Amino acid sequence: MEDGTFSSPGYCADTGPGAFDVKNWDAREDCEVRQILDRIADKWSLLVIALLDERSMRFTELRREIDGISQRMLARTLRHLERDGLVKRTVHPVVPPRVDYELTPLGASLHSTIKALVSWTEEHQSQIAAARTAYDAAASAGTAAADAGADSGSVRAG
Amino acid sequence: MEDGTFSSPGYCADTGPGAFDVKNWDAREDCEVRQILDRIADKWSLLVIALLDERSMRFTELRREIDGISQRMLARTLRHLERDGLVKRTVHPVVPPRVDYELTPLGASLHSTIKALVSWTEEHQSQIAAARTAYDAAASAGTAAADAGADSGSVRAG
DNA sequence: CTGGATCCCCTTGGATACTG
DNA sequence: CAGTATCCAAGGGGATCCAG
Repeated sequence: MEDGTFSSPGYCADTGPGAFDVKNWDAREDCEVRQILDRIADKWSLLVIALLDERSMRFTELRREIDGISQRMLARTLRHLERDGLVKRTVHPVVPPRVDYELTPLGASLHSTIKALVSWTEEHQSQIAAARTAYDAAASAGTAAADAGADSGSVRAG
Repeated sequence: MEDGTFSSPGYCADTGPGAFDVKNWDAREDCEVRQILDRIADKWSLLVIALLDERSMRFTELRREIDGISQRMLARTLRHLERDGLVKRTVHPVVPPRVDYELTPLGASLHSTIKALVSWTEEHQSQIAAARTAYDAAASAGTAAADAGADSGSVRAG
Protein backbone atom coordinates (compact mmCIF):
# COMPACT_ATOMS: atom_id res chain seq x y z
CA MET A 1 0.00 0.00 0.00
CA GLU A 2 1.78 3.07 -1.23
CA ASP A 3 -0.93 5.36 -0.02
CA GLY A 4 -0.72 4.59 3.66
CA THR A 5 1.44 1.92 5.10
CA PHE A 6 0.14 2.31 8.60
CA SER A 7 -3.09 2.91 10.37
CA SER A 8 -3.27 6.52 11.40
CA PRO A 9 -1.46 9.82 11.02
CA GLY A 10 -0.73 9.65 14.69
CA TYR A 11 1.63 6.83 13.90
CA CYS A 12 0.43 4.44 16.51
CA ALA A 13 -0.90 1.20 15.21
CA ASP A 14 -3.73 -0.48 17.00
CA THR A 15 -1.37 -3.31 17.72
CA GLY A 16 -0.13 -1.25 20.64
CA PRO A 17 -1.56 -0.78 24.10
CA GLY A 18 -3.90 1.98 23.03
CA ALA A 19 -5.31 2.10 19.54
CA PHE A 20 -5.70 5.72 18.72
CA ASP A 21 -5.65 8.43 16.24
CA VAL A 22 -4.26 11.83 16.62
CA LYS A 23 -6.01 12.86 19.80
CA ASN A 24 -4.30 10.18 21.74
CA TRP A 25 -0.88 11.44 20.75
CA ASP A 26 -0.92 13.23 24.02
CA ALA A 27 -0.66 9.92 25.84
CA ARG A 28 2.76 9.34 24.41
CA GLU A 29 3.63 6.73 26.97
CA ASP A 30 1.62 4.24 24.97
CA CYS A 31 3.18 5.11 21.67
CA GLU A 32 6.09 2.93 20.64
CA VAL A 33 6.74 4.92 17.53
CA ARG A 34 7.22 8.03 19.54
CA GLN A 35 9.58 6.23 21.88
CA ILE A 36 11.79 4.96 19.11
CA LEU A 37 11.72 8.25 17.36
CA ASP A 38 12.80 10.03 20.48
CA ARG A 39 15.53 7.52 20.99
CA ILE A 40 17.10 7.69 17.56
CA ALA A 41 16.63 11.40 17.47
CA ASP A 42 18.30 12.27 20.70
CA LYS A 43 21.58 14.00 20.48
CA TRP A 44 23.95 11.05 20.37
CA SER A 45 22.11 7.77 19.77
CA LEU A 46 22.28 7.87 16.02
CA LEU A 47 25.97 8.49 16.08
CA VAL A 48 26.62 5.65 18.48
CA ILE A 49 24.55 3.30 16.34
CA ALA A 50 26.41 4.35 13.22
CA LEU A 51 29.75 3.79 14.91
CA LEU A 52 28.82 0.39 16.28
CA ASP A 53 27.44 -0.66 12.93
CA GLU A 54 30.99 -0.73 11.65
CA ARG A 55 32.50 -2.67 14.51
CA SER A 56 32.10 -3.29 18.19
CA MET A 57 33.79 -0.75 20.39
CA ARG A 58 34.73 -0.12 23.97
CA PHE A 59 33.41 2.71 26.09
CA THR A 60 36.52 4.78 25.80
CA GLU A 61 36.80 4.12 22.10
CA LEU A 62 33.34 5.48 21.53
CA ARG A 63 34.11 8.42 23.73
CA ARG A 64 37.27 9.19 21.82
CA GLU A 65 35.56 8.83 18.46
CA ILE A 66 32.67 11.04 19.32
CA ASP A 67 34.80 13.33 21.37
CA GLY A 68 32.21 16.01 21.88
CA ILE A 69 30.20 13.69 24.10
CA SER A 70 30.39 13.69 27.87
CA GLN A 71 30.85 10.42 29.71
CA ARG A 72 27.54 11.03 31.33
CA MET A 73 25.68 11.18 28.04
CA LEU A 74 27.60 8.32 26.51
CA ALA A 75 26.77 6.08 29.44
CA ARG A 76 23.18 7.18 29.42
CA THR A 77 22.83 6.75 25.68
CA LEU A 78 24.34 3.29 25.76
CA ARG A 79 22.08 2.24 28.58
CA HIS A 80 19.01 3.39 26.71
CA LEU A 81 20.15 1.63 23.58
CA GLU A 82 20.88 -1.49 25.55
CA ARG A 83 17.52 -1.42 27.22
CA ASP A 84 15.79 -1.22 23.87
CA GLY A 85 17.73 -4.23 22.67
CA LEU A 86 19.57 -2.25 20.03
CA VAL A 87 22.99 -2.61 21.57
CA LYS A 88 24.62 -5.52 23.37
CA ARG A 89 26.88 -4.81 26.32
CA THR A 90 29.60 -7.30 27.18
CA VAL A 91 31.54 -6.96 30.40
CA HIS A 92 34.93 -8.66 30.56
CA PRO A 93 35.83 -9.45 34.16
CA VAL A 94 39.40 -8.26 33.95
CA VAL A 95 41.29 -6.06 36.34
CA PRO A 96 41.14 -2.92 34.28
CA PRO A 97 37.46 -3.16 33.45
CA ARG A 98 36.73 -3.75 29.81
CA VAL A 99 33.29 -3.40 28.29
CA ASP A 100 32.47 -3.98 24.68
CA TYR A 101 29.44 -2.60 22.92
CA GLU A 102 28.07 -4.00 19.72
CA LEU A 103 24.96 -3.60 17.65
CA THR A 104 22.37 -6.35 17.96
CA PRO A 105 20.63 -7.61 14.81
CA LEU A 106 17.74 -5.43 15.85
CA GLY A 107 20.03 -2.43 16.10
CA ALA A 108 21.58 -3.17 12.73
CA SER A 109 18.11 -3.47 11.30
CA LEU A 110 17.17 -0.08 12.66
CA HIS A 111 20.33 1.40 11.28
CA SER A 112 19.46 0.16 7.82
CA THR A 113 16.15 1.90 8.06
CA ILE A 114 17.68 5.08 9.31
CA LYS A 115 20.00 5.14 6.35
CA ALA A 116 17.05 5.80 4.09
CA LEU A 117 16.25 8.90 6.06
CA VAL A 118 19.84 10.01 6.00
CA SER A 119 20.01 9.47 2.28
CA TRP A 120 16.90 11.53 1.82
CA THR A 121 18.44 14.34 3.78
CA GLU A 122 21.62 14.26 1.78
CA GLU A 123 19.67 14.34 -1.44
CA HIS A 124 17.52 17.23 -0.37
CA GLN A 125 19.76 19.30 1.80
CA SER A 126 20.33 21.79 -0.98
CA GLN A 127 16.59 22.30 -1.37
CA ILE A 128 16.22 22.82 2.32
CA ALA A 129 19.09 25.24 2.43
CA ALA A 130 17.53 27.14 -0.46
CA ALA A 131 14.18 27.21 1.29
CA ARG A 132 15.76 28.59 4.41
CA THR A 133 17.55 31.29 2.47
CA ALA A 134 14.34 32.23 0.72
CA TYR A 135 12.40 32.29 3.96
CA ASP A 136 15.05 34.37 5.59
CA ALA A 137 15.04 36.85 2.74
CA ALA A 138 11.25 37.06 2.76
CA ALA A 139 11.24 37.69 6.47
CA SER A 140 13.27 40.83 5.93
CA ALA A 141 11.73 42.21 2.73
CA GLY A 142 8.36 40.51 2.92
CA THR A 143 6.91 42.76 5.58
CA ALA A 144 6.44 45.74 3.28
CA ALA A 145 5.28 43.59 0.39
CA ALA A 146 2.60 41.90 2.45
CA ASP A 147 1.37 45.25 3.64
CA ALA A 148 1.11 46.60 0.12
CA GLY A 149 -0.72 43.59 -1.21
CA ALA A 150 -3.13 43.33 1.68
CA ASP A 151 -5.76 45.81 0.58
CA SER A 152 -5.93 44.48 -2.96
CA GLY A 153 -7.69 41.34 -1.87
CA SER A 154 -9.33 42.14 1.42
CA VAL A 155 -12.75 40.67 1.77
CA ARG A 156 -15.30 40.26 4.46
CA ALA A 157 -15.79 36.86 5.99
CA GLY A 158 -17.74 37.58 9.16
CA MET B 1 26.39 0.21 -2.29
CA GLU B 2 24.58 -1.93 0.20
CA ASP B 3 27.41 -1.70 2.67
CA GLY B 4 27.27 2.03 3.18
CA THR B 5 25.02 4.32 1.29
CA PHE B 6 26.69 7.42 2.54
CA SER B 7 30.13 8.65 3.24
CA SER B 8 30.69 8.47 6.96
CA PRO B 9 29.12 7.17 10.13
CA GLY B 10 28.74 10.74 11.21
CA TYR B 11 26.11 11.07 8.55
CA CYS B 12 27.40 14.20 7.00
CA ALA B 13 28.30 13.90 3.38
CA ASP B 14 31.20 15.88 2.03
CA THR B 15 28.70 17.60 -0.19
CA GLY B 16 27.88 19.80 2.76
CA PRO B 17 29.64 22.86 4.11
CA GLY B 18 32.10 20.84 6.11
CA ALA B 19 33.17 17.41 4.99
CA PHE B 20 33.76 15.46 8.09
CA ASP B 21 33.71 12.26 9.90
CA VAL B 22 32.66 11.69 13.39
CA LYS B 23 34.88 14.20 15.11
CA ASN B 24 33.16 17.04 13.40
CA TRP B 25 29.79 15.99 14.71
CA ASP B 26 30.37 18.49 17.41
CA ALA B 27 30.06 21.28 14.89
CA ARG B 28 26.47 20.36 14.29
CA GLU B 29 25.62 23.65 12.71
CA ASP B 30 27.19 22.39 9.52
CA CYS B 31 25.37 19.12 9.55
CA GLU B 32 22.15 19.11 7.58
CA VAL B 33 21.32 15.57 8.57
CA ARG B 34 21.34 16.53 12.20
CA GLN B 35 19.14 19.51 11.49
CA ILE B 36 16.50 17.48 9.71
CA LEU B 37 16.64 14.77 12.29
CA ASP B 38 16.11 17.28 15.05
CA ARG B 39 13.23 18.77 13.14
CA ILE B 40 11.32 15.58 12.50
CA ALA B 41 12.08 14.34 15.96
CA ASP B 42 10.85 17.27 17.94
CA LYS B 43 7.68 16.84 19.83
CA TRP B 44 5.15 17.91 17.25
CA SER B 45 6.66 18.20 13.78
CA LEU B 46 6.05 14.64 12.72
CA LEU B 47 2.44 14.81 13.74
CA VAL B 48 1.88 18.04 11.86
CA ILE B 49 3.49 16.58 8.76
CA ALA B 50 1.38 13.45 9.01
CA LEU B 51 -1.77 15.52 9.36
CA LEU B 52 -0.95 17.81 6.47
CA ASP B 53 -0.07 14.88 4.29
CA GLU B 54 -3.74 14.00 4.21
CA ARG B 55 -5.04 17.45 3.42
CA SER B 56 -4.24 21.10 3.92
CA MET B 57 -5.48 22.52 7.18
CA ARG B 58 -5.93 25.80 8.98
CA PHE B 59 -4.17 26.78 12.14
CA THR B 60 -7.14 26.14 14.38
CA GLU B 61 -7.89 22.88 12.65
CA LEU B 62 -4.43 21.60 13.39
CA ARG B 63 -4.71 22.83 16.92
CA ARG B 64 -8.00 21.06 17.41
CA GLU B 65 -6.74 17.83 15.85
CA ILE B 66 -3.60 17.70 17.89
CA ASP B 67 -5.30 19.13 20.92
CA GLY B 68 -2.45 18.53 23.32
CA ILE B 69 -0.38 21.20 21.60
CA SER B 70 -0.18 24.79 22.74
CA GLN B 71 -0.65 27.56 20.23
CA ARG B 72 2.86 28.64 20.95
CA MET B 73 4.33 25.32 19.91
CA LEU B 74 2.05 24.91 16.93
CA ALA B 75 3.03 28.30 15.62
CA ARG B 76 6.69 27.63 16.26
CA THR B 77 6.57 24.18 14.70
CA LEU B 78 4.81 25.46 11.62
CA ARG B 79 7.29 28.28 11.25
CA HIS B 80 10.20 25.86 11.41
CA LEU B 81 8.58 23.54 8.91
CA GLU B 82 7.85 26.46 6.65
CA ARG B 83 11.39 27.72 6.85
CA ASP B 84 12.71 24.34 5.83
CA GLY B 85 10.44 24.31 2.82
CA LEU B 86 8.43 21.37 4.09
CA VAL B 87 5.20 23.25 4.61
CA LYS B 88 3.60 26.03 2.60
CA ARG B 89 1.78 28.79 4.41
CA THR B 90 -1.00 30.65 2.64
CA VAL B 91 -2.50 33.76 4.18
CA HIS B 92 -5.95 34.79 3.01
CA PRO B 93 -6.44 38.52 3.48
CA VAL B 94 -9.89 38.31 5.00
CA VAL B 95 -11.22 40.07 8.04
CA PRO B 96 -11.07 37.13 10.37
CA PRO B 97 -7.57 36.02 9.39
CA ARG B 98 -7.41 32.70 7.64
CA VAL B 99 -4.20 30.81 7.10
CA ASP B 100 -3.90 27.50 5.33
CA TYR B 101 -1.02 25.12 5.72
CA GLU B 102 -0.15 22.40 3.28
CA LEU B 103 2.71 20.05 2.67
CA THR B 104 5.09 20.98 -0.11
CA PRO B 105 6.33 18.25 -2.46
CA LEU B 106 9.49 18.26 -0.38
CA GLY B 107 7.50 17.76 2.77
CA ALA B 108 5.49 14.96 1.22
CA SER B 109 8.72 13.37 0.09
CA LEU B 110 10.09 13.50 3.60
CA HIS B 111 6.91 12.01 4.95
CA SER B 112 7.24 9.07 2.60
CA THR B 113 10.70 8.41 3.91
CA ILE B 114 9.61 8.72 7.49
CA LYS B 115 6.95 6.11 6.88
CA ALA B 116 9.65 3.50 6.42
CA LEU B 117 10.95 4.27 9.87
CA VAL B 118 7.49 4.16 11.34
CA SER B 119 6.84 0.84 9.68
CA TRP B 120 10.06 -0.53 11.11
CA THR B 121 8.99 0.54 14.56
CA GLU B 122 5.60 -1.05 14.22
CA GLU B 123 7.16 -4.27 13.05
CA HIS B 124 9.70 -4.40 15.85
CA GLN B 125 7.90 -2.81 18.75
CA SER B 126 7.24 -6.18 20.31
CA GLN B 127 10.94 -7.04 20.21
CA ILE B 128 11.78 -3.74 21.79
CA ALA B 129 9.16 -4.17 24.46
CA ALA B 130 10.54 -7.63 25.18
CA ALA B 131 14.07 -6.28 25.38
CA ARG B 132 12.98 -3.65 27.82
CA THR B 133 11.25 -6.18 29.99
CA ALA B 134 14.31 -8.40 29.95
CA TYR B 135 16.60 -5.51 30.75
CA ASP B 136 14.36 -4.42 33.54
CA ALA B 137 14.28 -7.90 35.01
CA ALA B 138 18.04 -8.26 34.75
CA ALA B 139 18.52 -4.95 36.46
CA SER B 140 16.76 -6.29 39.52
CA ALA B 141 18.05 -9.85 39.67
CA GLY B 142 21.22 -9.40 37.69
CA THR B 143 23.19 -7.70 40.42
CA ALA B 144 23.68 -10.86 42.46
CA ALA B 145 24.21 -13.01 39.36
CA ALA B 146 26.94 -10.76 38.04
CA ASP B 147 28.61 -10.78 41.43
CA ALA B 148 28.54 -14.57 41.58
CA GLY B 149 29.86 -15.02 38.08
CA ALA B 150 32.58 -12.44 38.41
CA ASP B 151 35.21 -14.54 40.20
CA SER B 152 34.78 -17.47 37.83
CA GLY B 153 36.44 -15.67 34.99
CA SER B 154 38.54 -12.92 36.53
CA VAL B 155 41.85 -12.47 34.84
CA ARG B 156 44.67 -10.01 34.95
CA ALA B 157 45.02 -7.61 32.11
CA GLY B 158 47.55 -5.10 33.43
C1' DC C 1 -8.73 33.66 13.84
C1' DT C 2 -3.78 33.83 13.91
C1' DG C 3 -0.25 34.46 16.13
C1' DG C 4 3.61 37.26 19.05
C1' DA C 5 5.47 38.38 23.97
C1' DT C 6 6.16 37.07 28.51
C1' DC C 7 6.58 34.16 32.64
C1' DC C 8 7.88 30.01 34.55
C1' DC C 9 8.65 25.11 35.18
C1' DC C 10 10.99 21.07 34.00
C1' DT C 11 13.93 18.29 31.26
C1' DT C 12 18.21 17.78 28.68
C1' DG C 13 22.73 17.83 28.75
C1' DG C 14 27.63 19.58 30.07
C1' DA C 15 31.35 19.81 33.84
C1' DT C 16 33.22 17.97 37.66
C1' DA C 17 34.22 14.76 41.32
C1' DC C 18 34.05 10.25 43.21
C1' DT C 19 33.76 4.81 43.18
C1' DG C 20 34.78 -0.06 41.75
C1' DC D 1 38.85 1.78 32.38
C1' DA D 2 34.00 2.28 33.15
C1' DG D 3 30.91 4.18 35.05
C1' DT D 4 27.74 6.89 38.96
C1' DA D 5 26.28 11.09 41.56
C1' DT D 6 25.91 15.96 42.00
C1' DC D 7 25.63 20.64 40.53
C1' DC D 8 24.40 23.92 37.19
C1' DA D 9 23.22 26.34 32.69
C1' DA D 10 20.46 26.43 28.43
C1' DG D 11 16.53 25.41 26.06
C1' DG D 12 11.93 23.08 25.37
C1' DG D 13 7.47 23.67 26.12
C1' DG D 14 2.92 25.04 28.64
C1' DA D 15 -0.18 29.00 30.31
C1' DT D 16 -1.57 33.40 29.84
C1' DC D 17 -2.10 37.93 28.04
C1' DC D 18 -2.07 40.95 24.21
C1' DA D 19 -2.08 42.60 19.14
C1' DG D 20 -3.39 42.60 14.17
